[in-house]
Amino acid sequence: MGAIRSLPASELEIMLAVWGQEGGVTAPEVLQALGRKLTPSALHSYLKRLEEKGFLCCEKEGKVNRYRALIAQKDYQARESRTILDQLYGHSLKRFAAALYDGGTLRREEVAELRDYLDELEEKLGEEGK
Amino acid sequence: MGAIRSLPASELEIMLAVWGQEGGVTAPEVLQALGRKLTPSALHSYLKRLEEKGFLCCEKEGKVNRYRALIAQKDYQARESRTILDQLYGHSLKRFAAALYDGGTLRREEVAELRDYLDELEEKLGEEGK
DNA sequence: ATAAAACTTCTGCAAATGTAGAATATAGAT
DNA sequence: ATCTATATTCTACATTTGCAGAAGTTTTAT
Repeated sequence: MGAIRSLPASELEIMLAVWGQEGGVTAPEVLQALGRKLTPSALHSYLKRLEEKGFLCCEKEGKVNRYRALIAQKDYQARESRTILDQLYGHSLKRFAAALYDGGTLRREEVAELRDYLDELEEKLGEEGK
Repeated sequence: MGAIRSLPASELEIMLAVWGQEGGVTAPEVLQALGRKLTPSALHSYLKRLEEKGFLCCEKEGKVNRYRALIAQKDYQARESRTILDQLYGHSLKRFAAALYDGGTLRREEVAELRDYLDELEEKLGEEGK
């Protein structure tokens, strides 16, 4: 299977709406979940393209189509995060955090939260040894 | 001034080459810095578009054009990072790190490096009081 | 002065992205 | 059965992105 493609903003928006719902969604539901205006036909173009790209599958459920994610949000995120880190930050997570901090939008709780997480992580990585 | 736009991959590549060099660059230098093939004319299209978008300015220096960044790498990164975090990770830096870890590409040194940085940061944030 | 090389500009084009209109199908109400 | 509301499909189009050919300019070497 081909690698996971990077999605343009609009298509990602759609995927987030799909991921947000367990068990697949119908087009109207996506429209609902989306914060913005979009004609039903425009939405269908997106859904169709996402199918072509292997992100969704669609099956008729009586009258309506139900769309399901074929690529897990986690998998997409993991790949996307790594790409960004490599491209923009020379593979350094630290620089990513630093960029946020310099941007002035990093809040204290975020920092604390992340640090706790890293503590856990280091333990885990430690156990795996060498 | 308009907000900083998000650049497509190819244009970002060019900007990274420009940012990588102090004092501006010439087209041939960018070509050099780029790891891949690109005809000079294709490169010029990118440079032109980046000018239109307000990322670069160009001034004739004798025979050649010298391009300079108008938007600092830091500013671009800060904005881009925040956008990604907000869109994909519900504003949580921790989730970003977790996605990387789950993706299996997070190395131990990266974790350690980041943790040291956060320690510093917490001190700083602490001093600011309240 | 002239030819070769390097650089720039202009033009053009295919693919991808973002979106809508009109036509069609289907379900539910009367 | 018929109308109406809703969902779907088809087609179409403007804009953006990614790229290159050809033509013009300037520089440099001869």
